[in-house]
Amino acid sequence: MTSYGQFCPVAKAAEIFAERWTPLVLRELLSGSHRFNDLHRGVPLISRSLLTQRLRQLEDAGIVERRAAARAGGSEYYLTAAGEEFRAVVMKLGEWGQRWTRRFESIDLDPNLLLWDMQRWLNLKRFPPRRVVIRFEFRGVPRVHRTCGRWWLMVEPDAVDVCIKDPGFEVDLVVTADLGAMTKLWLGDLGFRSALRDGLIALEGSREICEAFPTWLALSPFATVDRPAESPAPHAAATHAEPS
Amino acid sequence: MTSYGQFCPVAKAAEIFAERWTPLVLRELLSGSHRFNDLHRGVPLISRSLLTQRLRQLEDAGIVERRAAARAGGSEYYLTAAGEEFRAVVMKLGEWGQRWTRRFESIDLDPNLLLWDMQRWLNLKRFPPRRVVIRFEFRGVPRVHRTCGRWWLMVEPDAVDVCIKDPGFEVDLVVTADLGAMTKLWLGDLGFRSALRDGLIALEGSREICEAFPTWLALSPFATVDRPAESPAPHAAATHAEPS
DNA sequence: CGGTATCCCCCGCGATACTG
DNA sequence: CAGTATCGCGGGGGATACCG
Repeated sequence: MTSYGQFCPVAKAAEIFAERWTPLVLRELLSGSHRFNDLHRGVPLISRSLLTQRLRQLEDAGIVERRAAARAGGSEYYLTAAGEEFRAVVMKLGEWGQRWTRRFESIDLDPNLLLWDMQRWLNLKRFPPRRVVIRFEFRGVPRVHRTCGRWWLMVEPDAVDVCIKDPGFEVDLVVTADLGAMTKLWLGDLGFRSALRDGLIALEGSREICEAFPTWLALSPFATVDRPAESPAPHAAATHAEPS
Repeated sequence: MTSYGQFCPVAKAAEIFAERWTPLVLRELLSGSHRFNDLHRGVPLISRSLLTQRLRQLEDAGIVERRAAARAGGSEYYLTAAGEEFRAVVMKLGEWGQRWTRRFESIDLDPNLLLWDMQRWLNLKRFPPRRVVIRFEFRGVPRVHRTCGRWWLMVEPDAVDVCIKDPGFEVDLVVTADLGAMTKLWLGDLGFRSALRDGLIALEGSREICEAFPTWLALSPFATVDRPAESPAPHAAATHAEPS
């Protein structure tokens, strides 16, 4: 948070934005989380005290407004107009990341995070008007996250939740998948059909539910970002494309 | 540079971009600096060893390419295609900064940086085809930068330089200005005419040169960014606007 | 649940000196 | 000029315990 000693608008903005964890906290706020614990679920590796500190800094900078919670205890955190305008920066940063980073190293795979993201963007309107429970069984989960291997997504008309313990309700659908493949799917790097065909993802449930599932799932906001143009595949490809 | 442990493209990009000093180093590279010392002039408060380290990190991340310098010793640093695409991020960040930060605190005023920026964006085509020397005398310079109070801008058809010592040539124009006002002018927060009118900036030279000077000077790339709409002045203004 | 407070360690970074 | 190497410190941040 110390100054860069420059009047340049890039420098002044970077003093706020380019602090460790801050872009992720902003991403969470921009995605619609307002409660401390929800923010923390989206950025689980930040320590709670540091999250507090970052929220205070953002408040001091006029990015975040802290309000007493309407219901229950604690506070709620809202972006100000200035904070909301970081959306363009976060989006551009994410677009860059989608185009130029390798995102499927084992160290970055996190089933909790994936499900937390998924539940945020579900097409709730397409669900039947009753409780739907989906169990996920992931293969290829990094050790740190391998608590039990099963996760539940509970979708009710007015509430969604991710559980790491069996909520006890009847399961409508079991999704068995390689975590890397599921993450690629989410990020638009793998198609649903080819994942099913190659056995990377398998669905187990009524035909109706299995067919509906792909329509329930929205993909990451960055799934549709163009990938960089291939470095022109030298000779073979060009030749191959030529009429013979 | 440690991982955030998230597959999210925002997180992966932030691991690279949201490191201390990195946005400023990228800004310099994007502005067309390639030599180590030029980069350092644009980010003078970073230590040379840390600048080296950041450039290495950017190289490892595939953002920067290091080449043996064509002339003279040392290396030159060029952005790769991936690096060039950070332009959109840096621009959005700067636009945010232009709209929402206070940039004229004394701690941020820096005459060297201001002149370094100015020389970078001069309208060289509008200069007469000979050497032109401009002397700047700034008032209100923070202590740390108050080396002598005078700076020279030397413009030759094929070379521009900023000096802190008298280069010895005849001076064509003397610009006397309050440093804060000059910075505001550069950032589009103050008009040339009103600055002259109010005595914040004074020109001393031939009539021809004085009239040409404003056309030589380009402004910051962010000077034309819209300022945020005023928070609607509550009651008085509304009432005032009503037909009576 | 929604944080605070405290301790303490590590390493990011500045300072300085050195090199080709 | 364009860096590299080394040292030492300060504080950023993790771990843990505590509170309303």
